[in-house]
Amino acid sequence: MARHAGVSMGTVSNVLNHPAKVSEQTIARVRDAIDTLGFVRDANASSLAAGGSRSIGLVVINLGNSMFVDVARGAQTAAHTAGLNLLLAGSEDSFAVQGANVDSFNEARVQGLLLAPLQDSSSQTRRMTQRGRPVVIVNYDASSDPVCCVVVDNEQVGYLAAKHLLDSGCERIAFLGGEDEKFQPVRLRRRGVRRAMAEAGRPVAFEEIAVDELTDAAGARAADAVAARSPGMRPDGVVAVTDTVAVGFIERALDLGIDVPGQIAVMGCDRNTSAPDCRVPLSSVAMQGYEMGTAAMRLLLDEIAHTPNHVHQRVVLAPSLVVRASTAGFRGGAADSHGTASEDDSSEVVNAG
Amino acid sequence: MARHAGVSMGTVSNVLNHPAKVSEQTIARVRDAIDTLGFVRDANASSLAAGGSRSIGLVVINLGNSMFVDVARGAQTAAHTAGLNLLLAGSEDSFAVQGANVDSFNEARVQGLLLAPLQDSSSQTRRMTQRGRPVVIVNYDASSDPVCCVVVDNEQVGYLAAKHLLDSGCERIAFLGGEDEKFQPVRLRRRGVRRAMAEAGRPVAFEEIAVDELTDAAGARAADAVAARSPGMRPDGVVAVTDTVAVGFIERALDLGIDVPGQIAVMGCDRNTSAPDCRVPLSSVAMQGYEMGTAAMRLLLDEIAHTPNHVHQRVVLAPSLVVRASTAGFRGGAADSHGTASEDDSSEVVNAG
DNA sequence: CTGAAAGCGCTTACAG
DNA sequence: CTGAAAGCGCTTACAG
Repeated sequence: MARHAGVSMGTVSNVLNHPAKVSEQTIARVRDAIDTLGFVRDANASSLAAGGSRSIGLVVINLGNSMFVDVARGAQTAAHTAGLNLLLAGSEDSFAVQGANVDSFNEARVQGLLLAPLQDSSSQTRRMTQRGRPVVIVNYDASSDPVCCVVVDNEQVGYLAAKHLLDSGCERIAFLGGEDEKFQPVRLRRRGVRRAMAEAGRPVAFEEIAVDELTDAAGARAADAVAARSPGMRPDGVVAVTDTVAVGFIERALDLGIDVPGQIAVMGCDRNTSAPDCRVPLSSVAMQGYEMGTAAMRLLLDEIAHTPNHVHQRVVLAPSLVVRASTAGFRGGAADSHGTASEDDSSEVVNAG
Repeated sequence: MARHAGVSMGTVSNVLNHPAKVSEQTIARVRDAIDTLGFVRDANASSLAAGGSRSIGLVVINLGNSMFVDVARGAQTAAHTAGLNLLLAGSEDSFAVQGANVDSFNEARVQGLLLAPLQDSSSQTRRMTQRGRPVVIVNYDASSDPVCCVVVDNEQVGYLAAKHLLDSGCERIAFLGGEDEKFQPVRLRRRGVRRAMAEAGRPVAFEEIAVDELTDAAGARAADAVAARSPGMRPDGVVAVTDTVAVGFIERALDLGIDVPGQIAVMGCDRNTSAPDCRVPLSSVAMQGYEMGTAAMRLLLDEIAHTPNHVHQRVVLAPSLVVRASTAGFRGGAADSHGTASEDDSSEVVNAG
C-alpha cells in the first residue's frame, strides 16, 4: 500500500487522519493507491495505536419500542456532527443482556456510553466510569448517581393526560396505574394526574384502578371491572399509565358495549406506536425520543471534552399532548382550551411548554 | 495484570480464550486478579492480534420498521449461539448511509455481513466480498449476484392477500400498487394477486389502481378515486401493496362514508406495525422477520466455515396471513376455507405452508 | 501446563 | 513535508 504510492506508511496514516500535514500531490498519490488497491483501514489497529476508538456506544432497553429508535436517530445525528461513530445495541428488556452490551462496548474502548435502562444500572455503568469513560443515562432519572441524565418530565406526562380529560369535560376520572412503586414512570405519572385533579377548579370524582402489570391484558381486566358497575358509577375519563394498558382497556370496553370515547374518554401516556392495534386511535403524550438522543449526546461530548471539570446535569424535556379519536369525540367534550397545531397525520399536538 | 496474578500475559490470554489449556489453579488465580483489578480486555488489540474480530455486522435499511428489529433479534440469537457478537446499524432509508455502515463494518474487520437493502447493493458489498468477508442479503432477492439471500415469498404474499378476499366472498377486487416496476416487492405481489384471480374459479372483476408512491397519502388519493364512482362501480375488496397504503385508503374511505369492511374489505401486505394508526385493525400478511434473521445468519456462518467450498443458496420463507377487522366483517363474507389458529392478540393466522 | 518472543496494522512523536 | 522507529495490548506458535 505505502510502497505502491511510494511513501511511508506514516504518511498514509497522515493522509487519512491529518491531511493538513501532507502536500496535495502526496495526498493525491496516496488516494489513488488506496482506490486501486481497494485498501480499507483496519479500525482495530487504528484504535489500538491511537489509544482509543472514535466511537460512542448506545445501549437501549428495547429496539422494539419506536421511541428508542428515535433516541438512536438523535444520537446518531449528533455523533456524526462531532465526527464520531455510533455503536448501537438493544437489550431485549433484559438487565443481563444490557450488562453484556455495556461490557462489549467497554471492551471496544468506546469514548463514552449512552444508556437507556429500565432500572438502576450503576453496577453496570461503574465498569465504564471507573476506566474514565463517561456515561449518560437516557429516559431514566439517575440523578442520585454521579452521571448526567436526560429524561422527559413524567410528572408532566400524567398532568397533561389528566388535564386534557378535564378540559374535555370529564367529571369522573380514573387512573389505571401499576400497584407497586418500583417502576419510576408510574409513580411520577400518577403524581401528575393528581396535580391536575387538584387544579381542576371544580368537583371531579377521582379513583385509582390498580393494574398488576403493564400489559394490554391487565388493561382488559380493568375494563371488566368497570363494566361490572352500573353505568352511573363508571368513570367517564381514564388515564392509563401506558399506551399498551390503554389499548387493552379500550378493546375490552368496546367488546362489552361501552363506547369509547362516547361514554369513556381514554388517554394513553407514552405514545408507543409499537402498542397493539386499537380500533380507536389513541390519544397520548409523546416522549420526544429524538430530542433525548441529541441532548444526551451533547452532554456526553461535553463530559468527554471537559473531564474532570465537568459538572453533571439533568436535562428534563417537556412532553407534548397528542389528541386523537379516543378522547376527541367525548360526548361531554368542551373544546380543549389550549392552542393547537396540526401534525402531518392530522392529529393535534399541544406542546407542554 | 499478569504480574498481579504471577503469570505471563500469554497465560492470561489463554485463560480468556482457551481455558482448557490452563490448570484450574492458574485459572482461579487469574480470574481473581481480573476481578480485583477490574481488568477489561481490549477488543481492538485482541482482534488485531488474532487476525480478525469475533463479530458479524448487520445493516438494515431502517430500524423504524419493526420487521427489521425482528430480523436483528433473529440474527442476534443465532450469532450468540455461535459465540459471535452482532454489530447492528440502521440506514435510515438512505443508500449512502447504508454504504457508510458497510464500510464501517469492513474497517471493523467483521467476519461477515448481513445486509437488508432496498435496492441492488452489489457495488457496496463488493468492498466486503473482495476481502473474503461473506455477505448474505436479507429481504431482497439478489440471486443474480454471487451471494446467498433469504427472502419472504412476495408472490405468495400477494396471492394470500387476494385469496383471502376471494374466500371472504369479494366479487370485485382492486390492487393498489406502485406504477413502476423498480420496487421488487410491488412487482411480485402484483403477480401473486393475479394468480389468485386466475384461480378464483368463478367470475370476479379485477382492476389495478395505480398509487404513485408507497405512502398513506397515496392510499387516500386512491380512496378519493373510488369514492367518486357510483357505489355499484366500486370494488368490494382491495389489496394494498403495503400496510401504509392500506391505512391511507381506509382512513379516507371512512371519512367519505364508505364502510370498511362492510362495503369494502381491505388487505395490507407487509404487516407493518409501524404503519400509521388505523381505525380499523388491518388484515395483512406477516413477513417473518425473526426467521429471516436466523436463516441468514445460518447461511453466513456456513459460508464463513466452508469457504471456498460453499454453494450460494436462496432461502425463501413462506409468509402467513393475519386476519383482523378490516376484512373479517365483510358483508358478503363466506368463512375462510383454511384452518385457523388463534394468536394471543386473538387475530387469526393462517400459515402459507 | 507455562513463559518468552514475535507480530498483528496502525499512530505518533521525533529527526531530518 | 516526509521517513524511520517505537509502541499500542493483545494472540499465537514455539520451547521448555
